[in-house]
Amino acid sequence: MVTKNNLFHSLLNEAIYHSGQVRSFNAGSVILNINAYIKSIPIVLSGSIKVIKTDEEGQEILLYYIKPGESCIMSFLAGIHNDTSKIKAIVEEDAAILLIPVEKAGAWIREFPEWTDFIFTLYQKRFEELLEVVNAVAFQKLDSRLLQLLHQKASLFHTKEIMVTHQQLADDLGTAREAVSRLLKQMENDKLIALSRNKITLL
Amino acid sequence: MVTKNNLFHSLLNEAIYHSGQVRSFNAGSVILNINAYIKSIPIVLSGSIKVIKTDEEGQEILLYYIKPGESCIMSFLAGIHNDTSKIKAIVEEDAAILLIPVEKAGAWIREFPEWTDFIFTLYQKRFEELLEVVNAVAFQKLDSRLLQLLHQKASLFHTKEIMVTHQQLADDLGTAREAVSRLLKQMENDKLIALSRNKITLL
DNA sequence: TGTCATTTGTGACTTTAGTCACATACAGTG
DNA sequence: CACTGTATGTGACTAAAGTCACAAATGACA
Repeated sequence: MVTKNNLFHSLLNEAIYHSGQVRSFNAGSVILNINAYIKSIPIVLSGSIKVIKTDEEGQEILLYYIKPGESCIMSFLAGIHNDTSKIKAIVEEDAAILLIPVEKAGAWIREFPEWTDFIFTLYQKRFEELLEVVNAVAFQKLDSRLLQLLHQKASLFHTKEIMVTHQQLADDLGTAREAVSRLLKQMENDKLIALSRNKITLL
Repeated sequence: MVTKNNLFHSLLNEAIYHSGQVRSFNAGSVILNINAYIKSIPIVLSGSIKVIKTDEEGQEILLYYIKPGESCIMSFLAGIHNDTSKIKAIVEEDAAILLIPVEKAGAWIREFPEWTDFIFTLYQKRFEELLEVVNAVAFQKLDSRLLQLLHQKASLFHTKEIMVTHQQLADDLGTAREAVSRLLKQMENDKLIALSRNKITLL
């Protein structure tokens, strides 16, 4: 497991030990909301966080997951520029999160190359994930997006039995529940999945 | 105008002066292609570059423009990680571009806080622009996306007379030319624009 | 001025997904 | 077991946009 003490090496870990604070959050907790000012950068130790973009009408779409050992890059960016968040972050699985004050996160850039590399690597990953979302929404049909989402959730939860409702899937995809239900039924007929209440099993 | 010598202050400018190289590119030149390895980071001095995402079937969609004084953050990220580009960058208006070797761009992070800030600020901007693209593609209808694109181009070129074909607009939006033509006709009827061959005028 | 490549206009049709309105099924609780 | 809230299934319809197949207009230039 990722802990506060084995994320990085020596001096940086020392710094984190002195400045960071670990907190627990239950599934469903909103870690970061649209337009919120950011005072600390979260690093996920266990559990997972989902990051979504919401529009004015409350429509939402899943952007990516933050997994153990990763941070929320949007917090970092907006944080060091004293700006507001453009996204919303919700705990998906109960999570332990290491909170680091923004000032420290900014200062460490100059002190610890390892920290800088951590930030940049994460940046690149998020950037590529966002590009994937653009690609999916712009060019892929709902059925393949849905199947991909199911595989993503299966991999995140390390199980083929995904506990989720059609409505939740529809929300993640930014579409209508009926469309999801119909496609799932189709996928069941095609022997790709098995359906039951609150649960979808990948075959 | 932005030049090689007034982008940053003192020492950093000195460094850029010694390491950077200015080159000219004509409109249409491909600066960066999908899967290309990256050896230098471009900073636009004049003109503009458009960054697009293309999928396997050659479908493409406009992500954002790089304007004078800005750089291509994807190059930077992929560059310092010795990775390949996931996007394509094409010169939109004839451009003068300052090329900086990747190693330098990486090293300066430790030497010049101003450089680091430049990179992070740019990152944040691109991230937010990408979020806007996701939002537009996921939730907005083609007519408003088209109108927004026209305004974006008008502002970029500093003119209300946009020299562009319907096909080019369709490509930027990742959609079909016929759809664009029909919507433009509608917008002309609504007195929002005036149409002529290769040219659209905002009213 | 006539020719020709390119651009634009348009009808007809299909596909995909969003909307509305219910019916039905399920699981947990009293 | 009956009740009840939630989840799922489904038909019918609408809307948006993609596709196909041409027609018409435009402007460059021979």
